[in-house]
This record gives sequence, structure tokens and C-alpha cells, in this order.
Amino acid sequence: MSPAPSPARRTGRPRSPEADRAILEATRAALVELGWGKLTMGDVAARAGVAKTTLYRRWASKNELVVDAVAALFDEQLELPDLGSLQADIEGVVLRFAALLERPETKTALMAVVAESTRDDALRVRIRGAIVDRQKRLVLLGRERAQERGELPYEEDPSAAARTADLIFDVIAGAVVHRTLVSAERVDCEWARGFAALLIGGLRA
Amino acid sequence: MSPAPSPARRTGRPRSPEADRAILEATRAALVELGWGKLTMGDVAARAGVAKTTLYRRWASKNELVVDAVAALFDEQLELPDLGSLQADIEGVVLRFAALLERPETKTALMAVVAESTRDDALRVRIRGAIVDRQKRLVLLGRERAQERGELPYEEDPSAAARTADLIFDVIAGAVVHRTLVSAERVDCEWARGFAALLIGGLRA
Amino acid sequence: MSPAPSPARRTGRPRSPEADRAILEATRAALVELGWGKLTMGDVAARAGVAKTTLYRRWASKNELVVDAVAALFDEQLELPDLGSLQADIEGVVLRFAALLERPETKTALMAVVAESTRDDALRVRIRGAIVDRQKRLVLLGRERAQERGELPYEEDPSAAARTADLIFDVIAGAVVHRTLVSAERVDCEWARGFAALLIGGLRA
Amino acid sequence: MSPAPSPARRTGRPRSPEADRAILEATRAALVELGWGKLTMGDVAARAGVAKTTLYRRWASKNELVVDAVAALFDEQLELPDLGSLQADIEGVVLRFAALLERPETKTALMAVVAESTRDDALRVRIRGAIVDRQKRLVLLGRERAQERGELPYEEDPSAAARTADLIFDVIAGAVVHRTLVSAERVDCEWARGFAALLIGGLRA
DNA sequence: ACTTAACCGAGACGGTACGTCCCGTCTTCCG
DNA sequence: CGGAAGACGGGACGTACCGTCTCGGTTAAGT
Repeated sequence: MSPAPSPARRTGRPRSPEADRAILEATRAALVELGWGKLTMGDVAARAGVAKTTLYRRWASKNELVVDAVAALFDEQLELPDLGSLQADIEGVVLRFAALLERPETKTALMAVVAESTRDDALRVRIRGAIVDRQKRLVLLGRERAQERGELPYEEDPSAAARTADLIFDVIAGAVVHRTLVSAERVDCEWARGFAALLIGGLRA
Repeated sequence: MSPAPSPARRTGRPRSPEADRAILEATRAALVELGWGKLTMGDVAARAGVAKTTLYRRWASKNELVVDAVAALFDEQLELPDLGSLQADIEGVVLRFAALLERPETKTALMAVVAESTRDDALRVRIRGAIVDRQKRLVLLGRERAQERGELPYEEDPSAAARTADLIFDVIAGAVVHRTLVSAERVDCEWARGFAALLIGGLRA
Repeated sequence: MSPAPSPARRTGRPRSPEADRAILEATRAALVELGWGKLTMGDVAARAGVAKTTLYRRWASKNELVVDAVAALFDEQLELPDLGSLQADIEGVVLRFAALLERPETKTALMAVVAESTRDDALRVRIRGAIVDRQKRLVLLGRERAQERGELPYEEDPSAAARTADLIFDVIAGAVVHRTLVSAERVDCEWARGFAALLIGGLRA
Repeated sequence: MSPAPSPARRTGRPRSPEADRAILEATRAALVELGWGKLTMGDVAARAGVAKTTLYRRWASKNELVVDAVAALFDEQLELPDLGSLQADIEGVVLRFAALLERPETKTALMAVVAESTRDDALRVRIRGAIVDRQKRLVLLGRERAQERGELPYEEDPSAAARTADLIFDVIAGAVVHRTLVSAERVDCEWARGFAALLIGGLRA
């Protein structure tokens, strides 16, 4: 999170923390407006009212800057209010996730960092920690509730349970992302209902 | 399929199909060697033994060229041999798709163009036409076979059938992509078996 | 003048003389509008309603085409009406020449071919024959009239007479061209009067 | 004199005067070696050991660069040493100017930019500023000397004096240029003597 | 209050790739 | 076979950013 890898200093003028803030904000704005590919360091500097040199003193490359700027967007976690049934819970999380993905800044930012992570292992690890794993608990929570309601059986083998949770997570997140960004069609209530029905059918079998 | 967006022409020297072929091949080679970021139009032209102008006559941008170049890989790889049962067919296509996504050039190129398409509608349309819609036929084919085998019931309402096919497609493709690129874990036989079982369970319900 | 250096032909479709005319006219129009530097073969072809191939069948290069196109402009000769005195005759020819140089097509064309002739000896010879030498007779005619009027003495030595005529020609033409194109100021009656006075003073001395 | 049309600046890294020098020198060298037509900005930049962008920061086009590069030659070559008499001074400057025009790079470059300037006012202004007006001082200097020697009378009216100086300048420069480039004959001592005699005769009258 | 060292803005620098324009040549089809 | 159309290989163009490097000027900590 801290942008500056600079060594311990004692004397001289300290770096302006105002600049850090302005730069990250400008980066997010530029990302939404221009996309990853058209985003330029010079443009970010100009938006932030800062010299290009100041950017390069703090971040070594465009990638590092953008990842830092984007990380904050995913700090808010998805909630999972208890809607009374497994079907309703799944529909709810699907619709919430889809709403998040339809906001241009999250959509662009997510795809940008995922795309970049195919070439950058450190980035992939960072994404897993910051984004993916944090949402996986929703699956665990939803299963627990369904089991308490008697909608799903308890799984004895803990490793099998973990494997199933991973599978469900990939299926839910993957289907929503794919429909939204690749098929480029809206995730509406009807689609959510059909998807939830399919998934619950599979889980019961 | 045809790379050129040029309108129907009748007069003048026709475009060399040899050049088309050489360019797409060169693009794939460059993609593997250099990766998305270092790939340049000039380099592709040189590898193809073709002038840069010839390239720009056919593709308006690097993105569109790469989409077409990668699309061919999907066509080659994603066949659906009849493996005797719905379970086996699903496992097969999942494993083939995952193998494709684990090749660096496909993975990188696909995610890069998808990321770019979040900001470029023309590119999104091209991706749908060149890649997505073409693979949807596998879903239709698989369902048909399963119905002939008696593994799945026939759906009377054609629009409901189409909606279901779209859903299945997003679920399959999304889950594989998400596990591979976001969760960053391997799609092995075991995962494929679990996923296929889940899906078939849902379909039967 | 004949554009085509093609060998004797007997068979096949004869070349369209209409095309020759249209091409030369289009070349002149393009020269005025665009200047030598911006004139392109493709543009000339398009203006003439002709294929680029047709141009190249008749002229080997841009230079040859433009020189042929321009030559016609200088076919009209300057006249030298007898205005009653040497002073008036000189003023008259200066003003007529200046008027010719202020027309954009002649100005551009003349400078273009002169500039090109600094690199092309054949072109220089052609310009001398077609343009320069033809105007030199005006100097001879003016001197003759002045001698008959008694304004200038007769020169006995014919070679000295020729040398003087050449000198006068370079001085008159050079001064007008330089003022018009290099100093870029107008040749008006006042300038012509001053110039004629200077020249006559020199001739009498 | 200064190549850069950039406005007065105070901040930022100043432009390297070394680069200016190297570029102009490289331009002259390329002009001699390759001629006007084959001279390319990229080649000049490479010779000067400079990036192409550095070149474009200072000169907007090939024409303007060449004007400035050639202008320096005029400054070097066109001195006016006091040769003791008006006749000798005129002969001297005529012969020096002619020698300059017989060097291929000067001849070609000068005519090319003048030809181009018939269609480009900005270029014409630059030529006047960089070349023409700077040489006009020779006329003023020569007249002053002749007046001090008592060879020419003093002119009271300053505007008439300026008009005369302009006239003399056009006559001298025009005659030499015309004889050299249009008539395409050598300016030798004999011609210079005849021309100087003619001019002095006119001035005294 | 005075150094002094690191900061800051501005912008020039050497580079790389871009996408465009035009060249002069070459197919192809039509009349 | 001439001609219109237009694709071809090639070369230069002028632009946009990159990441680095001076500049002159500012600002705070340590004396």
C-alpha cells in the first residue's frame, strides 16, 4: 500500500503526502476515462497537478501505480444478508456482484489487473489475497446457512468440503463475470433465478 | 472469419489470401515469443514478409489483429468428440478449454483483448463474433447428443432452450476461466469431474 | 512535347489522346493548388479521371510530367509595344513581366522548374530553349528601337553587343524575379520607374 | 538566428545549444551528400547524434531547417572587405555571391526553399529573416563607404535612401541569381566588371 | 537565523512504435 | 491490348509516450 520504497531519511524536505493522494485519485479517474491501454503517466501527472518526476520517484512503473490505485476499490466487501432461503441468497449475491461489475471503474479496473496478472505472478498473488480470497467466505457463509435451514446436507470430509466451496465460488463468480464482460449481456433477476436454480439442483444431486 | 472489414469489391487486384495467412501466423508466433506488450505491428509485418501497410489494410488495430489471430486457435482446439456420455463430453470440453487457457499466448491475448473490450464496443462485438459465438455451438451440439442418448429431456419452447444454452455456456466458460485466471489453480481431471457432476445435476433438476 | 516515348505499335487499342489532355490539365491545376512538393501522382490521376498506371505509361516520373504540363504556360510570349521612349519601353516590359509572375500558376511553375533544373541538366537546357532565349529577343528589339531614336549609341563590335544584351537581360529579369519572389514585394509603377532610370543611366555611361 | 520559435521560457531544462549546432552541421553535410530530395529528417537526426524529436522541437519542417542551415553559409561567405573603390567592392561581392551559388548544396537548397515559399507564407517570412534581410546590410555598408570616399552623393531623404537600397539589392542579387541559375552561365571577372560598371553608371546618373 | 539536503515544477533529452501517406510496381477484370 | 481499380513492398513522415536527465526554486529538519 505504501507507495514509496525509499530508504530511511532524516534530513531534507519530506515527500508531500498530498501528492500521493492526488496521484492515486488521478490514476483512478484516468483509468475509467481512458482504460488501461490509453492511460499515460504524463496524463496522470497532469491531472494530479504534479510533475512526471514525482510519479517516478514513488512508483517504478505504470503497473505498480495502477495496481495500488485500484486496490482500494475492492476494499468494500460484498455483504450477504440472510434472505431466508438458499435460492434467495444466491440470487442476492449474484445480483450484487453483477451490480458491482457494471460500474465502469470496477469493471475496467478488475479486467485490467486480471489481464496484467497473466504476465505478472506477483500481481496474481496480490489479487488473490486482496480480492478473491476475501469473497470466498461468502460461499462458506451461504452454505452454512443452508445447512442450518436443512436445504443442504452436512459434508463430513473437511477437504472435500473445501474443494466444493472452491468449485462453487468459481462457478458463481465465473458465470457472472463471463456473462457480464464476455457475453456482454445484463445479469437481471430472471437470469439470476435460472442460475440459482441450476446451481441448487446440482448441489442437491 | 474474413479479417478484412472492407466492403464487397469487384474490381482491382484482390487481396492476397497468402498474406492473410502469413500475418496471422506471424502474429501468433510473435505473441508467444514477445508477449502482448512487446508485440509490434512492424515486427509482425517483418515476420510475415509483408509491408506494414498490408497489415493496416486488413486490421485497424493491434487488438483486432490479435483477436483474429487467437480466434483461429480456439477453432482448432475446441472440438467436441463424442465420448459416449454427457458427463464425459463435459469433462472433455472443460479439459480442452483449460489446456488452451494454460498456453501463455492464448491466456495473455484473450485476457488483454477482453480487458480492452470493456472500453471498446467495436472490439467487444468482434470478440463475440470471432470467439464467443463460435464456441456456443459446442453447447448446442452437446445438448443434442445428450438428448439423443436420453440423458436430457427435449425442451419444447425454443426461446427457453436458447436461454438455457446461453446460461450453460456462461457457466462452463466462466467457471473454467475463473479457476484458471483468477483463482489461478489448475483445472485437472478431478476438478472437471466435480464440475461436470454439478452441472449435470443442475440440468436434470 | 509528345509525352509518349513508346515505340511504334500497330495492334491493340490505341492510347486515348483525351487522357493526355486531361492529365496535363489536371497537373497544372494540382500544381497551382498544392505546389510542387505536395503534388502527387495519385492525386493527378484522380483529378484526370484516370488510373495511376496510365500516367506511368506516358511519363516516367513526376518531373517529366510537370515540366511538360508547365511548358505550355510560357508559350505566350511577352510583347513589346513601342511606347515612344526607352524609359517607357523598359517600364512597360518590367510591369508586364511582373504581372505574369504574380499569377499563382506561373509563379509556382516557374520557380518549381527552375529549382528542379538545379539538379537536372536536361531540364535546364529545355528551360533555356523554351523560356529564356525566347524572351531575350525583347532586349534586342528594345535596344534597336532606342538606337533608332538616338537614345543609345550603336555598338560596333558584335560580340560586345551580344554580351551587353545578355547582361541587360539578366539584370532586368533577375531584378523583377528577385523583387517579386524573394523580397516578396510588389513591382509597381514607381519601382519600375526607378529601375528603368537606373538602367538607362548605366547604359548611357 | 535562433532556430527555435519557442516563446520565452524560464523553467524546465534548457535546450542544448550543442544540439542546435550539431543538427545544422549535419543538415549541411547531408545536403551535400544526398541532395535536397534524398535528405530525410531521420538521417539528419542520426548524423547529429540526436533524437528525431529533438529536431522537431526546433524546426517544424524540412524546409525551415534547411533555410536555417543554409543561412549560416551566407553569413560566413558574404563578407564585404574594403577593396578601395566602389567598383572593386561591387565586383567582390558579386563574385563571392556567385561562388556561393555555384556550390551544389547552396544552389539546390536555396532554389528549393524559394520555390516552396511561393506557396508558404511562413516559409517566405523565414527566408526573408534568415537570409535576405541579413544580406541587405552589405548594400548599406557598401554605399556608406562609397559616400565616405566621395564616389556617391549623400541622400538626404531617408525613405528615398531606403528605397534605393532595396532596389540596388534586388538588382545585384537578382542579376547574379538569374545569370547563374536561369541563364546558366558563369559569373566570371569580366561579367562582374561589366555589371559593376553598369550599376555605378546608373547610380551616378 | 542559517545551512543543507531532498523535494518540487517544468520541460528537454534519446528512444521506440505508431499509423499515415505516397511511391512506383503488380495483378485482376472489363471492354 | 488499353485502361480502371486497387493491392503490393517499401520508405519517410510527424506524433505520442516512454523513462531519464537537467534546471531553478522551495521547504523543512538540524544546527
